[in-house]
Amino acid sequence: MEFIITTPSEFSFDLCAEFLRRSPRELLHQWEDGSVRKLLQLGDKHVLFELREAIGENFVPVEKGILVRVLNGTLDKEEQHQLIQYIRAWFDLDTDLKPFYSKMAGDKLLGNLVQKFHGYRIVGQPDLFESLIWAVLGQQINLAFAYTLKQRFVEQFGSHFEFNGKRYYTFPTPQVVARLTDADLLPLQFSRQKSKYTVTIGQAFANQSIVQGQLATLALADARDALMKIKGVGNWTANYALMKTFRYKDAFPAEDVGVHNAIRILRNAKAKPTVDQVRRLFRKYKGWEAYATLYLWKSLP
DNA sequence: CGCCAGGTTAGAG
DNA sequence: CTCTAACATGGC
Repeated sequence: MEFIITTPSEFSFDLCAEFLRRSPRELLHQWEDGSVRKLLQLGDKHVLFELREAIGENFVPVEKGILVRVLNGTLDKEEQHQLIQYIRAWFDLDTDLKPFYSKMAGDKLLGNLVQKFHGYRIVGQPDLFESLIWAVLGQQINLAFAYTLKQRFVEQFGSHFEFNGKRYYTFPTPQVVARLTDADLLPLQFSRQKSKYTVTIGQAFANQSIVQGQLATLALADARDALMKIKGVGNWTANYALMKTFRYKDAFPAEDVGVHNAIRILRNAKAKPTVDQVRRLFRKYKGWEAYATLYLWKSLP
């Protein structure tokens, strides 16, 4: 079965797809000649779907869209609705970027970037648990190595679904992760610190001291404080998750070395700004800190 | 080889 | 409250 999701004019499928392709070690979605594939679990059902840009004859009535194809069977009305909501959330399609773009027009740091990468959106992680674990894996190491760790983690402790001889993975569940030990994770080259944080987060979700649906109703500061009660979740990690999962537009990881380097390079400066300087600079992006962060990341080589 | 990497914590001062 | 060492190893 297939259908089309219409997209705002400030949306670039190519730029978002480029983000999804940035590591060959990613197992949670796959890129195949112009389309992205992903396995989603809707209740007990495995749904394998494929997205591509909707253009040409399959697509007359609207200007832009994403063509969605479900590869393994069909969905009922309710399931289709859930899949649409998932995709809209994944690509942040419900955010109106026009105010952001007019606010950034002429901005010293971001003015050029918002033109160059027009339509680029925060490709999210709708699952808070996955978002937090991924942030922990990325703490204080280079991104390439973080992807290596994630690949091993998902291969070992996630589940997979076979389709036409290929494996499609889902992220490990909190119940599984809560029971892991150093003996499971150190061989994957997790540091003791990452191992401990990972399991602690698994436990927080498994014992329901963190419930995504409850946090979703909170104001940014309250949600951040709740997340930071978990050992291993500092300000950077909490804000990263709030930005990628709940899409607070004013969340931003001020400690992020990528943001610091982007600012340094754009200013042609020798030294990176301090965290305080970044916070001060970001005052003028108030309300759009998450998107300012995204475009700064995008500016990095 | 040396420096840096999408940080966080515990402990010292 | 602020400052710092330790974490640990890949990537370049």
